Amino acid sequence: MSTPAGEKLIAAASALFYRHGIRAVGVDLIAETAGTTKKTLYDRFGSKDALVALYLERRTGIWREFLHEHLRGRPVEDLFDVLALWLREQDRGCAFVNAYAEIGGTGHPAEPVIRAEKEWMRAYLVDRAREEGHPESAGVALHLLYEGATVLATAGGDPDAPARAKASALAVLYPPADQQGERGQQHQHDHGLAQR
Amino acid sequence: MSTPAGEKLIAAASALFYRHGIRAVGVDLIAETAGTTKKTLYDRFGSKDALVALYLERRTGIWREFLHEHLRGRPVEDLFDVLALWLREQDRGCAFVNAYAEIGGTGHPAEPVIRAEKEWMRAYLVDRAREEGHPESAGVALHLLYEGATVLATAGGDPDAPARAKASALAVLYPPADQQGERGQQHQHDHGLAQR
DNA sequence: CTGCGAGTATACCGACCGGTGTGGTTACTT
DNA sequence: AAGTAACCACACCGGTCGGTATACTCGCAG
Repeated sequence: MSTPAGEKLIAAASALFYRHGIRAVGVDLIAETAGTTKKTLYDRFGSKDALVALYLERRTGIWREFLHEHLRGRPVEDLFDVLALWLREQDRGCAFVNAYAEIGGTGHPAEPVIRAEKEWMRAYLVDRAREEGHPESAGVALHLLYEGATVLATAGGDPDAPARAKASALAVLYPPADQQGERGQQHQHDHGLAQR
Repeated sequence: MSTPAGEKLIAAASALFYRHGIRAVGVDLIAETAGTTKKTLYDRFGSKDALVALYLERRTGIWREFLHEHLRGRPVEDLFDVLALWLREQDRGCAFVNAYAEIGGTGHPAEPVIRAEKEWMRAYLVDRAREEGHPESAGVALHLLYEGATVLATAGGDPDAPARAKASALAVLYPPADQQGERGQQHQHDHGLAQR
């Protein structure tokens, strides 16, 4: 937690950065939106770049909390239902992908935050998948489908992308054992065919 | 084709937009890099926004040509090898995703170009998959994995993402009947086996 | 010969960029 | 009583933003 004015600045900056992009939002606008002054912004954070890094750090926390809360007690493939729910409000897609589009390869202090978020998500999905008896490759596939669904739902303009991704995920997690659609359905952790 | 000076401007703008982003590149820099003047830029294109749209339109053509050339006569799952090859030079990822991050939701003239590219790719993969005996759902899965691999290879910093995506794609396209060796298994796709 | 399209060079515009400096007002410690 | 952290109001800085204006040269087609 920061000071009250600091928190207002982070909140304003987060909303503006996410909606309009980083370079499109000036520090004057951030300060004005937050109801404070540019001076306070620089006293608290030192630079716009530092504020950008903080914006992304805060956002990882919010997403992880959302994910944990909504995926608790549900099979890992429901990730895509959670994603659809998230994207209903977060209609500008992945803040990290968007930020990388603007600052990638520049040595910006927020770059490691972006990379860490992707790595965390990969590890999380691999773990979750393994807990439910799926091989590591399944977790990796989930991660790829998750990123793909996010991109196609936003830049691609396809709101059904998460649903399509879930269908693909089910095909990977529960391979259709030749005929008998009976086998490939959801829930049930204990899948005998999960080896290694 | 445009006039000579116009082409030089498009070339300069394309390189700069892709590497540094759209908002990060000013028209002065574009004109200077192209060895022409700002006046010529506005005489030819009318606005920076129009130049941005043209940049993306040109890029769709270059990618499709690259894709057709390298995927000709190969199974559709080799898409990911082509992607890996493409990303070796295009290390800033998908220009359309990056552009959408900056201009998405603003009514920018380049927005339909972005959406069209994603739609074209989806249709292309569904068609290619179908030609090789795979269901439509397989083409959709390929599209999702393709986008996911691009994101994870760039923002995620994982250069092996396309290879991982190919492994996932193989699991979708050729459901493991006996399932074995999940790690370093490739090649041998003598896919004479066409299933519904 | 003339008109015109394409191009160059340069100056200019108001607005905004990230960032700093000065000065003053609260409110809580020590 | 003095210090200090937090904050506001406002002015200022050099530089860049997208875009425009003026004036000129060149090659070519009528």
